[in-house]
Amino acid sequence: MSALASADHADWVARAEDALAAAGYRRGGARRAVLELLEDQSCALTAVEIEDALRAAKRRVSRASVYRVLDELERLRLVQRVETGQAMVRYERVCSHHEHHHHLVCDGCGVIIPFSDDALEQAISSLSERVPLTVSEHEIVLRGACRDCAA
Amino acid sequence: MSALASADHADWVARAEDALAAAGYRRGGARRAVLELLEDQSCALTAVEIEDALRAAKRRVSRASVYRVLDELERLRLVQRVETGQAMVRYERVCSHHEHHHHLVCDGCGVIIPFSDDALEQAISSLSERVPLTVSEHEIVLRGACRDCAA
DNA sequence: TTCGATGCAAAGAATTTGCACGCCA
DNA sequence: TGGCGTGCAAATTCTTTGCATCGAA
Repeated sequence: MSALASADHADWVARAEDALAAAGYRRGGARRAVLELLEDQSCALTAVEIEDALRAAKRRVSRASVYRVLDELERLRLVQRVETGQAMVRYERVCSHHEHHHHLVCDGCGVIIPFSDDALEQAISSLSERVPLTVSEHEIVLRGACRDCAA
Repeated sequence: MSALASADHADWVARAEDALAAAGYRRGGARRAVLELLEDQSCALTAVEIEDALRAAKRRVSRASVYRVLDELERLRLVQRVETGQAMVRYERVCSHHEHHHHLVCDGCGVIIPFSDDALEQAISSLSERVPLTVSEHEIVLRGACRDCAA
């Protein structure tokens, strides 16, 4: 939306393509399409949603390729899985620190809302030092009823 | 382990059977077996692990029944799903407040370690008030390398 | 005796894999 | 030109459902 955000997005795609190249991957239409789609998303999508969005944009990509691309991107830490407790796994690009966020999930309608909270991040960060695990990532999901569903 | 913990467990089974009765369920061998197994667990199990544990204890229960029972218990909020980002969903009994915990997941060997942290719970609780969702539950997963896998 | 509870087997749904062809480097 | 990337379809894996039977109240 803002110039900053756009720069971030461009950085992400550039970073992704660099990482892919460094890992020995060639370019391909399916991967490019998925990258460019994820670039613009503010929150996590399922594989099927990605396939549908690409089809709607006239860039048909087979579902198998969507899964393969997501798997590659996940290994390279360019994309992360989001477990919302719904049937399907969601994926979103890994963003710069100031965009780091977590998710609210409405049990009623299934809508996913991103949020971020510094106090929470600090608690996690301090906790991570005291735990018998070298923590590389964390995921937080709050579930409940969104305003529409609570009404 | 302690008398207190045992009392908690007994409370949980009693509460579960009461809730089941109140919801109009009859008793059945499969459900009883699953309840008694979950009672003793300190952390989350998958459906397959539950089936295997029961078979090992000479209380064979079909996997379909395991899933059905877990589904009933989840609806009654006696059991909760734990999304560890691994292939299968895990389930554990919902425990009294002072036993509330979250999970560490080792990306290397897949081991699940429970933990709890008051500062974290406070951050979550305060955050829950400021969010556009009536929060009913939350789930936190820290991923990384356990001591054995980091070594 | 009446229904819910359960096991078995088949169905479903999401994801992964095998293979042949087309395109990038 | 040699492989990697991709699509298609079959295969896997976890989970759910249909149906007949068993057992609790």
